[in-house]
Amino acid sequence: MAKKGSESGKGQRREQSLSREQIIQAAIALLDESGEEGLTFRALSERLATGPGAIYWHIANKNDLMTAACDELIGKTIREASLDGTPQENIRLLGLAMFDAMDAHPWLGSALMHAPQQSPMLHIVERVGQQLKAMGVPKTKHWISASTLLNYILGVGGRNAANGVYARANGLNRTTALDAIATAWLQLDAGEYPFVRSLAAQLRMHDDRKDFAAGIALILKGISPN
Amino acid sequence: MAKKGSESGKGQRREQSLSREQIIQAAIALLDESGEEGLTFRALSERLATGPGAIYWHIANKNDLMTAACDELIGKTIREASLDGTPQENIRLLGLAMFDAMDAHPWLGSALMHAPQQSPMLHIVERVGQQLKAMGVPKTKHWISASTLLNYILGVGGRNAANGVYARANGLNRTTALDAIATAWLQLDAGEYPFVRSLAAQLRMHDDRKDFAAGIALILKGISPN
DNA sequence: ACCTGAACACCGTTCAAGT
DNA sequence: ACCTGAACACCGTTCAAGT
Repeated sequence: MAKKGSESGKGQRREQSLSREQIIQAAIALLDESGEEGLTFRALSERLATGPGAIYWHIANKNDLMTAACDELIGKTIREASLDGTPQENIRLLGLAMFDAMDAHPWLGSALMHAPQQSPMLHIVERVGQQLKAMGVPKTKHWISASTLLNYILGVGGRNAANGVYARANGLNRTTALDAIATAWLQLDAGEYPFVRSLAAQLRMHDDRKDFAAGIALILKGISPN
Repeated sequence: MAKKGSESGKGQRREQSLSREQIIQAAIALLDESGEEGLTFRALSERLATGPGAIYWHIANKNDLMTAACDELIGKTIREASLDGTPQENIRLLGLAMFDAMDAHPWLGSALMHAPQQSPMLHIVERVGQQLKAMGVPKTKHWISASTLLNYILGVGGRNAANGVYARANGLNRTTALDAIATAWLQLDAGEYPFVRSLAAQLRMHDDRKDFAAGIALILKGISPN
């Protein structure tokens, strides 16, 4: 809520001129605090103690800003992911690292979904692909194996992001949100929705991270030739 | 571009008062023609020869409108999907029906992604789940099997939607868009991106629909116990 | 070279006023 | 009961003008 005085919320280091990196970091912080809708050129420029127009000197547009923010986080995630295990383990760990990043930054899954063929995705494909090769997946199956894994990872990320937005908008924490959904499921017509109703108990107890890992394992099992 | 005269673009049947169903159909038509960004309360009300406020008498807000539009299409897709084959075939056909719906309405994948726990999704889960049961998947694996399939389907839909938005925004058709991406991939550093580069040729030739079906098959293989 | 901030062309949504 | 359309509180982006 700082106006434009001599100090504002965060870094307060404007002894130098604005930099692209500085803007990206502020954008990530803002996204983490207030979600996708919270990132505004006005809010961002206020935090940087400048005007909205200034940002456009360093960043082409909002899309560019989102891609840069994704790139920053995905790059870090991939760089830090371990490569010490078997290819299967490495893929599992890379997936979990992606999951953790999307969990810590709930806007990330949705943003990756909307920035299809851009550099963040290429990093992930490359990493996954090299492990598939090491697994001995034949060349003819590289494409389908990589894209199935990718689409699954992005699907989970996107859905987690949507759930997060929903919970935030309704001021719910995870437990109360899941309770509300489970209750709604149990009120469905028993003849029409037997399967969904039978899942309500699991919904309450499930662990997103474990389920994600189990899904990856299941796909890897489908990929391996035996 | 009709102003507010005695006729406008489409239906021209306003002998009766506005109905919720009418609004939803107009919204779907508008979304099909001009994408997510094309659906505006102003554009929609113009097409319905009324004012933006009128829509709010029948629809709670834009989110409600999007969910209703999804519900309409998903309901139809599921109702029409065949159930004559083996469970595996039925899941494959349901998946393909979903793919075709998301392909014909490129905004659908993205909208489903953003409306997580709402009725359109429940329809899909229920249908998939009943087939999993029929496949003999043990109860303990219902949750993970259903959610893996769901996340994959949504992931593909969301990514196709994003690709469509990208192509539309740049005025590209599918072939030229793929060519541009393949060219970009081939210009990547050979040491850093060997896998992505090796995929460039496949990118040009690939068939989204076949790949989708192959991904479903791969996951089903991972699900089945043997 | 870089920043300022008013201005433009939009949004979704509300609400008094009409019929 | 249902519609009208101006008004409100926002957006992303541009651009003359400043330093």
